Amino acid sequence: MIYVYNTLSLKKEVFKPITTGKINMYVCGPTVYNYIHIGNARSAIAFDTVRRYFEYRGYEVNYVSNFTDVDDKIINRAQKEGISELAVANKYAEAFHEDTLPLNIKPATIRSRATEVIPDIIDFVKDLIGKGYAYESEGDVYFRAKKFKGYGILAHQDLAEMEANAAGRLNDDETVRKEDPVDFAVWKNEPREGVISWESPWGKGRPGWHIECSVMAQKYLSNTIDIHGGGIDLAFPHHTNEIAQSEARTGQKFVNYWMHNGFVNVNNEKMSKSLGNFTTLHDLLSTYDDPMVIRYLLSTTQYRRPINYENNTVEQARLELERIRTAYRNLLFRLDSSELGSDGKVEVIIEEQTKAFEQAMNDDFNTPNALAAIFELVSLANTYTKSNVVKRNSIQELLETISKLMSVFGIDGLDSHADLTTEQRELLDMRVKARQSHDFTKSDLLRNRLKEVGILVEDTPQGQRWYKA
RNA sequence: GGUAGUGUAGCCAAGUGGUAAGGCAACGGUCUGCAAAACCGUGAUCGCCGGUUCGACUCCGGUUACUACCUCCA
Repeated sequence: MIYVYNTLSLKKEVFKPITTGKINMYVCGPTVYNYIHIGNARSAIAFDTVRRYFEYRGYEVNYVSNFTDVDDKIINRAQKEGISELAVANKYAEAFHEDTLPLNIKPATIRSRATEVIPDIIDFVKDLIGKGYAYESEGDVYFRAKKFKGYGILAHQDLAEMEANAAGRLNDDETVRKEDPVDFAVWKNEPREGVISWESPWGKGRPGWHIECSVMAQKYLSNTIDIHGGGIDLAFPHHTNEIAQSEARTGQKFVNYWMHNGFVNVNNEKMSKSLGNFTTLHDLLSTYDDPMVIRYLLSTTQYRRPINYENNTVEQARLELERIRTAYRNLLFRLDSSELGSDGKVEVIIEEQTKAFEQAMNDDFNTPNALAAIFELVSLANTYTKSNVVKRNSIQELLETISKLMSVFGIDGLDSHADLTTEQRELLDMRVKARQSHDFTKSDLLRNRLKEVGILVEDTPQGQRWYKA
């Protein structure tokens, strides 16, 4: 049984999909007006891991996500740079793919852009108006928040409290067009020339921020979906408004399980684009050549808890991941010197730890605990590879298990072996010969030389072991 | 002010009503021609106070610190 923490109930609940064996999940994607930062990456990685674990457990996952490619920030950026909104969106949508690819984040089953579903959005808004949940006002269309029973329950906010709290801030020009300050825009009037807009029954305009997700979830998944994910800051107002719109339109429950990931903090303060204290994934990847380390780092904390990001956190993660990689590499090396057959005891521990891994993941995707199970296998691997006699099947099963479990975290490429150049190959051969004739001076020189060409060698009872630096 | 959450060894991070997983770093040792890798060993009484209990870090009350949300934000 898999337990999922539901923001709606603030509890871990037994996960039951609507359709046996299938999962429909929707995860909010980025607004493509800039490179994504580590916080955005965390969200993408967290839900990719959720997806991968479901798939590991045999579920078929339908993963839908969006790019918000039309909104104020994009329009501002486009105007500032003197290019079209589309050009801005294209640039950063492409960057998103480029940056997330090395992190081994699986592409969404469907990734749609807001601008691709404009007709659906217009239909949706028309419906809301037809049902009395929305009204037109000077070209804008607003949702009557108070008409929707239970508005705000996801954020556990009392509507009256919210109104009181927000009173001092609600003096923007939108407010005058609203029947009630708590109403939110589902369609925005756009009178300006040269700014992206679409014809609609309410004149030229563009979608409100929240509407695209409601539309896509319904269009590409169904009226009721299993899981909806995003950063915790989206619980209000974004997801709150999605619930209101979607349920107002369909009369059905929108989402069974609301999952929200915690933030990445910098010096214990939220990393955000508006605070300017962010590190973009783009920069991080270009200064740090090992994307799997980033992925690892973001797996060391349970997804709902905050992660504090500092300079040395990446380095520490690198060292930790290195332990797993080394064990994997050393297992591979022992394959050649292994005997046929199985050890028996090794298999027992593998089974135990696989179970421990699954138990941890079943518990609301407790990746730190799952990782602990992997480290138990690493310890096993390290002690086992020290044995004089090792069995081939056991080594192989260790390799397969570690690899399989790590890939739930999206961490592949544990084996840094790769093709050698002729020079590297020759140097390695020469060193083997030097050692055979006990010419340690020469062998040490060759070891240094190899290091210079990117190959690290180690000597073991089974001979010379090497790997790429 | 309201809401949600967090405070566990130098660092990261789990966990449970019965005397604290795992990892990194550090130190000592083993192995090694040297090295590397690995292995073995060494560390915390769980923000603070009080209560419940045979017993709490784990439950309850209070307190304090930090963070986030309360209509830009993953």
